[in-house]
Amino acid sequence: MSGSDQLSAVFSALADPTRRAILAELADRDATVTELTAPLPISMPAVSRHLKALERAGLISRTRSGKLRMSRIEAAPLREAAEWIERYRRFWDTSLTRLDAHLAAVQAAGRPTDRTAHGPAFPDRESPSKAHDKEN
Amino acid sequence: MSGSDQLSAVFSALADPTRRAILAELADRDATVTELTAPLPISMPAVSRHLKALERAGLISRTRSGKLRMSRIEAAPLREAAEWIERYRRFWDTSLTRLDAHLAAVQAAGRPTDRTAHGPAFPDRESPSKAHDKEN
DNA sequence: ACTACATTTAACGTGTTGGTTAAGTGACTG
DNA sequence: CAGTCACTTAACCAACACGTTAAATGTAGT
Repeated sequence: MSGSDQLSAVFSALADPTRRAILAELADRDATVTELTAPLPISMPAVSRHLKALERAGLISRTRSGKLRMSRIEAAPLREAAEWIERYRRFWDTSLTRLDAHLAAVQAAGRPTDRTAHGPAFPDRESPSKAHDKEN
Repeated sequence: MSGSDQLSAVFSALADPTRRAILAELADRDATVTELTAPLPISMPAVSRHLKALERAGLISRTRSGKLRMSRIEAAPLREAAEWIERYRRFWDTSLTRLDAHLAAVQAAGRPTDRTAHGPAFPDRESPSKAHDKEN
């Protein structure tokens, strides 16, 4: 998992189909480890560790109720993830075609990259450790 | 990477900050491997393999122009990812509070899970290999 | 206290990831 | 055709992910 930041932990958690299935289950209702394990093709310890990963990513919280341990979805971190991806919407959203065309023209003046469409509002520069000092 | 499906590949690709930085760079402009490597604290082979991962996830495409190899963002798969996450919006979007409250009441009738809010439209059951046959 | 149940932790095997350096490949350039 | 530039591939390593089974922990009931 290279990056240990929040966003990396979230995307990393979502990268596993079992964990996505667990989240889907928890979106429906809070559940115990046993309940979550039942429909899955893996052992309970395995599920337990998936839950730990989800918890580490902040995607679930857990409370002890007697000898049961309930998991509850905490989707706040998904907001960050959604916002990150949202910055790239212009690359797939056709409703932005008109805008794209205009901005492509603007950008084309600067360089001959040309793809008939391409926005200008570039996403955040998220430098991984070393600074992004392009344009040098 | 446990899951080898499209969504898993995409989330897995996004889980690495270096790859997110590369995508941010490519959102701005198409670039060669050398250009992408410049601002990063890692070797060119390492970048080359990050690009391979991004390509495998369908997030970039590459074309050879003479001895240069241009990478271009192909954000279509991000749409899927965004849509997947979008299904959980009700868990963080406060503008859905009113709706949540109502639906929580509806749901509360069925079970005593109760969290003052919780939607009913549960996300897709994405069964990881074994079927999700809850309610048994 | 003894037992049962729910869950976690430990120990282990195995595959993958992400980085490195060194060697290969393909396309242009003198 | 030799050299150089722009990469990619190979070989290697350390760390981690994900699964297993077996043992430990914590809570409840008898």
